[in-house]
Amino acid sequence: MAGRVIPPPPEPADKWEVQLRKGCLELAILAALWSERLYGLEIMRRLADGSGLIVPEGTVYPLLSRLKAEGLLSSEWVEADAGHPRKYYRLTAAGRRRVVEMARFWENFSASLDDLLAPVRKDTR
Amino acid sequence: MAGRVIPPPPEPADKWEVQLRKGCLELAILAALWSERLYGLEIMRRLADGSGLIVPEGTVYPLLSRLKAEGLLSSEWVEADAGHPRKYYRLTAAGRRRVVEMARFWENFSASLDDLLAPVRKDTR
DNA sequence: TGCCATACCTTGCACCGCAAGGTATCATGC
DNA sequence: GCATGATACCTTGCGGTGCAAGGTATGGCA
Repeated sequence: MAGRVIPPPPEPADKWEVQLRKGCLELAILAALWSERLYGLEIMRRLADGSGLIVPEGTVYPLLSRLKAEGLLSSEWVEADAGHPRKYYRLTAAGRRRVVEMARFWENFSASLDDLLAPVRKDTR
Repeated sequence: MAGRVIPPPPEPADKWEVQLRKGCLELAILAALWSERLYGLEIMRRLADGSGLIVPEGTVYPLLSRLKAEGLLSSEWVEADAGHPRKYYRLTAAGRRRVVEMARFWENFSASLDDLLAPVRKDTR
């Protein structure tokens, strides 16, 4: 087919949602790894099923690499019974510390924004 | 002076905070304008005093321009009793609609992240 | 006349999400 | 065998954005 599907007109309305996720994704992924090791696609499924956070591969893999390079994650290849081998990621000690730190920051931050939104909520109910 | 102050080594640890604010800033500013018109520096003070959101000028002014260009804000110059005239911003009808929309999205999003963080919170208490 | 405070704006860099496109491995059907 | 599809990981390039730094204009004050 020659004509492309027309890259859906980048509605400026939903761009802010993309921005909102920046930074949060890092937290989300680290949090998902809190209690067990997971591999790439598994993380994506976790976030999608558990929290409705749809994160494409092109986002997850570079992010995982970066987090590993920063020493927050370690990885190990594991042969699967069938199919492609999987690269499992787990939190390092520094990673665990960071999650706790970020969780605290998130708590403050989201509380602040909630305060700012209080008047809006009040008027729209 | 010749030697610059050494641009403080961009600690990778606090970069994520910068990222987290992306998108949220737009929401924060629109929310601050929910009940009254404000001018640039006033908005910054609001966010800083009310929510600890330190937002530099280089961020606020371009953002305000963008929001105006998108039709979410309108502006008017007002002579001050003293000093430089002020440019007051107020929400347009589209802006009000957008805030409500964003507030709803924010509520879902932050709830999802809170869920993800539940195990972390449980272990660190 | 300088100087500071208030107020607004612009430039340039660095960062990051993500669509698109790519590679490797195995199972299955013909 | 050989194509096909599923699973899994990775890379490139573009566009959007925060923000440090630097700049302009106005009025008060010593």
